[in-house]
Amino acid sequence: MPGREAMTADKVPEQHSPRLEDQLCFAVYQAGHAFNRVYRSVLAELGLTYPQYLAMLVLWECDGLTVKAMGERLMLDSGTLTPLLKRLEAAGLIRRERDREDERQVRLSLTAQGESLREKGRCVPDSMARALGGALESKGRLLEQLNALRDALLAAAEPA
Amino acid sequence: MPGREAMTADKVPEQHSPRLEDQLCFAVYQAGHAFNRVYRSVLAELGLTYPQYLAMLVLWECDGLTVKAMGERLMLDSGTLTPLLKRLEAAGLIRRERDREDERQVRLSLTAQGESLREKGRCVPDSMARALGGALESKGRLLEQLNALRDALLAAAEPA
DNA sequence: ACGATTTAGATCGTGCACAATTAAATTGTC
DNA sequence: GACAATTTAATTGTGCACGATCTAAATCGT
Repeated sequence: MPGREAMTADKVPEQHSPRLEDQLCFAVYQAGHAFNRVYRSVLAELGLTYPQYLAMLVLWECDGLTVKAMGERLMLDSGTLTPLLKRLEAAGLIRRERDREDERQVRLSLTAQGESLREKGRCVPDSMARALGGALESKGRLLEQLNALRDALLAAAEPA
Repeated sequence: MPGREAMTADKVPEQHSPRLEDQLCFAVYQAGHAFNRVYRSVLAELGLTYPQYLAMLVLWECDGLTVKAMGERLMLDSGTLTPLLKRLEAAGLIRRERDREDERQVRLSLTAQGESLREKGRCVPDSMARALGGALESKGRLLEQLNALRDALLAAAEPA
């Protein structure tokens, strides 16, 4: 903890820019990176990245949905999802096929391999819980606050 | 809110994969995206991205530091910082020069333009606070929890 | 029926994040 | 003083995120 104590008067703090440590955005940013780092090693065994894992979670939860539906669930657009889904397809985990009813949409479905990966994926939450250990006092409350934060930001972001 | 009520017995939930909404990682992930979105519009006026803004914050706080020092402050490696810093240099905001004492290091310093951007940047925290509105009950507590979360994850991540 | 609008995805360009590798300078040790 | 080990950045390659633009299909209005 460098330079925290003894705010002597020689360094006048009036003109200071906001300190990194005091900012929520930075805390969220770093927590996100930290999660990513842990997930990287946990998911390496499954051959997935974290966003790919999220996509598989959605698909395990609801097979046969469209790209748009997945995009809404994950709040990602087609510019992000299309290449990600192509990689999952190339890995043999999912199929992407145009809906015959409405050819605008692309339906996503699990292959047998994608199904079976689900079993291997079951231990992931346990691994993460173990990584977190007892560091969290109240996960539920933290979750609520983060979601409130997200909603407030999104509301401010799109005045459209 | 699709399919939340009436968990009837026909769909046995025993085999469910973890729900997205219940996961801390997802909440952090989405809050991060939301922050980014708001910052994008707030920072557009300064011509900065959020990570670039962070780098400028660090530099405003401590001019003349090395790439390594900034990397430690932001927890980013040179693979991320080098191109980012080159963009800031190309924008005329900073200088990157090898330390004459130790030619391995690159010292970062503000140009006059980078200094003056500081003034324009002062309103950024206000804009963000306005975007957040009163959505937050206790910022301090949330900050603590996020930092605890980060530290626990990092501790688990690098057993090295 | 048919032109205008809307919708779903794909594509392209920019920028961040990180692992792995490389190169150069410095330090420690003999 | 020579040389191995370490330190510091840069480079390369892969993948995510998103704005902007494009194409094709479906839908709407008259």
